[in-house]
Amino acid sequence: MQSIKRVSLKDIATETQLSKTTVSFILNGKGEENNISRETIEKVLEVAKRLNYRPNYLAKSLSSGKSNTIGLIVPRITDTYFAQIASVMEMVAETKGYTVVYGSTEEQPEKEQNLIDTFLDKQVDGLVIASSLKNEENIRALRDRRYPFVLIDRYYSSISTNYVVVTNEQSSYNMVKMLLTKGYRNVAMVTVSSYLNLMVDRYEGYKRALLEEGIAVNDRLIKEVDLYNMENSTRCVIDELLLAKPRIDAIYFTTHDLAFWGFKHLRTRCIAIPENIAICCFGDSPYFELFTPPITAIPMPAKQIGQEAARILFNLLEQPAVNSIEQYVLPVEVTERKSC
Amino acid sequence: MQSIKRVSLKDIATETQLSKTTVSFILNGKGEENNISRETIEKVLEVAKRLNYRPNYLAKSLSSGKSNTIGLIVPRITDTYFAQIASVMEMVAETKGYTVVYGSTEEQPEKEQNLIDTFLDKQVDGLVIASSLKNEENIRALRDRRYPFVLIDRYYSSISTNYVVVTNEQSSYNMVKMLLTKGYRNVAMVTVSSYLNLMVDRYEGYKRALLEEGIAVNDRLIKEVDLYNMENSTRCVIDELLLAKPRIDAIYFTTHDLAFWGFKHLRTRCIAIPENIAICCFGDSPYFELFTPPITAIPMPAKQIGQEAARILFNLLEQPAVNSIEQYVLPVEVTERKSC
DNA sequence: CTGAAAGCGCTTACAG
DNA sequence: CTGAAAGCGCTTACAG
Repeated sequence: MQSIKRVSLKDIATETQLSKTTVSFILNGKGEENNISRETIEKVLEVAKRLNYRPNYLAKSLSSGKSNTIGLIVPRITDTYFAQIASVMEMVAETKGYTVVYGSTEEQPEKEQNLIDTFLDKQVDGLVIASSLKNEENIRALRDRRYPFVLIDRYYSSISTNYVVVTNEQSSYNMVKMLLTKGYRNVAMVTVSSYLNLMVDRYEGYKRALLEEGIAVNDRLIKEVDLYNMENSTRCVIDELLLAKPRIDAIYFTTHDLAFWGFKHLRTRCIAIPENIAICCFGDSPYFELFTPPITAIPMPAKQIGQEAARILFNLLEQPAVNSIEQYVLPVEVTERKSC
Repeated sequence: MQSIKRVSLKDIATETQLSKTTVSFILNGKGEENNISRETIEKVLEVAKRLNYRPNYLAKSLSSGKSNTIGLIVPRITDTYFAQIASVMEMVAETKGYTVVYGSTEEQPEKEQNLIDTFLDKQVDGLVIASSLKNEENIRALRDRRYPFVLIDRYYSSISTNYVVVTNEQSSYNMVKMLLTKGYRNVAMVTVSSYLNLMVDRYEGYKRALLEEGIAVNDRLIKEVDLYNMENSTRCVIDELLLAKPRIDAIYFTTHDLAFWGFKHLRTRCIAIPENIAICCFGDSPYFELFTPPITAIPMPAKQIGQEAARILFNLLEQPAVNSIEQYVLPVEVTERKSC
């Protein structure tokens, strides 16, 4: 594609009257350890610089078996949470001399698998995946092949892999507990399709808090939103909740998008928050602080997740021999604001 | 890295008793055009499937000279605007059989150039760049080498390249004109470091609107925020504006982040919006709609930008012969809400 | 101290 | 209808 022909190792070899081997050693900083003379080293370096030599990484990777690229697979790169993780991953990767390819799955297992396949075909060295959780078989296959990867945000309880997640059950419990302590009794929960085990965990926390307080879990107050049609689905679900008897006094949203759409709809329905209905959510957005009222939420430690995931992955890449599995569960806490 | 050895073309050749050439033709769908017999084709396909053959794209790329990868370089992938562009680019790329690598520059020209170099070394086929605009020389070099790339969001007026930007001057003018029409007279402008020509354009629009209305441009009402220290810098600048005489009655922010930090600070200063001071901004966020009051803003057509950029780039890649330069200036319009 | 040669896994012009 | 061979731009075990 580039019209100006790139200069190759061979060109430098010709120019310096040396072999490709010698040039390769020198350019890879292995001159000293191969006892190549100072003059030779300097000559090669000089010529490489003068000719503006840039190694072809495709060739390097093919012969070395390392692409120095890692892949990041997330549901949506447009979600600030995942974008932040991507950002951190990129920074860490840069310090290690890696670049990162990414792909969005839209929570669709086929897309997820396509991305995994493509990335493997491109010989990506390792993967960080926020799985749709409907791709168990393939993830298991990856693990069985001992391919280096780490799961983030979601994990398969049935597969023993590296992962970095948060305290979903406990923090969910804390959130609902807080609502109950403040006196709310009819606490609805709006969540997404329950095959995501992290959602199940958040539900379990909700349940535990209620039961501990002697409140029966009312299935009619638990609404599941369609992941692929969130805006409308949230609207419908909220309208249903508004008709519930006895009247609900709080809604706990299990993700920040749900809270966003929910807040929006409650507003158009002229529900006063928190006077009529209190709200809060798992996950956060920098913008929530500026809402009226500011939304009580559980911020996700995106940076930390990205950092840990990167750390684990690079450990794997740098010491493929080591066989330990790292499973991180990061604590997350409620940030109280004014919405409940 | 993978412990299970991948099966290669050669394995299939051995298994089927055919040459690598024949196998390669067939696997690339060139069986028919090379007059390879139906049986042979079917046999190869069957064996490839049975052995679960996956081509090594590194090798493919090295010999074909095409990596089927494009690179995206933006200031911050965490900015929803750029994340949306990234998302669209990815979708388009996928339909074309390409993957995308990305990198964030943090507006630093050195990082930008490092990313460009790395991506080129990795033989990326083309680039989409939201440049820091302090990298003129290198961008010019890219252009001179006839390397396929398209600039987004920002362009160099001094270099003739493909780009996709928005109507900065005109829309800025419209926004300020609207403020003036509503009766605001002392309109401050908060912007970022002015070497970004799109910021200059927005400033020009501001100026034109004022002058047209017979209002002199007051330099003290124009504040420049430090791009690398936005939060604090915005705070200082707002405090200065609050002391200005005559008192300002509106602030026009030239980006959505500035509006975010500005709104936040105005709130802590207990300034009523729009009663005490009206605000509005270039750029938008889905959350602005839910602020109290909702912020009047100019939404960026992120999707369209991504789509156009991708279209132009793939045209370049698919028809390298064509020499036309495409420069898109997408119109953007004010979305009136309640903040002014 | 340095080099010839094989190999990484593909593609493709050429030959028959 | 199919194959032998050169080539893409590197790395590296081996030899001297």
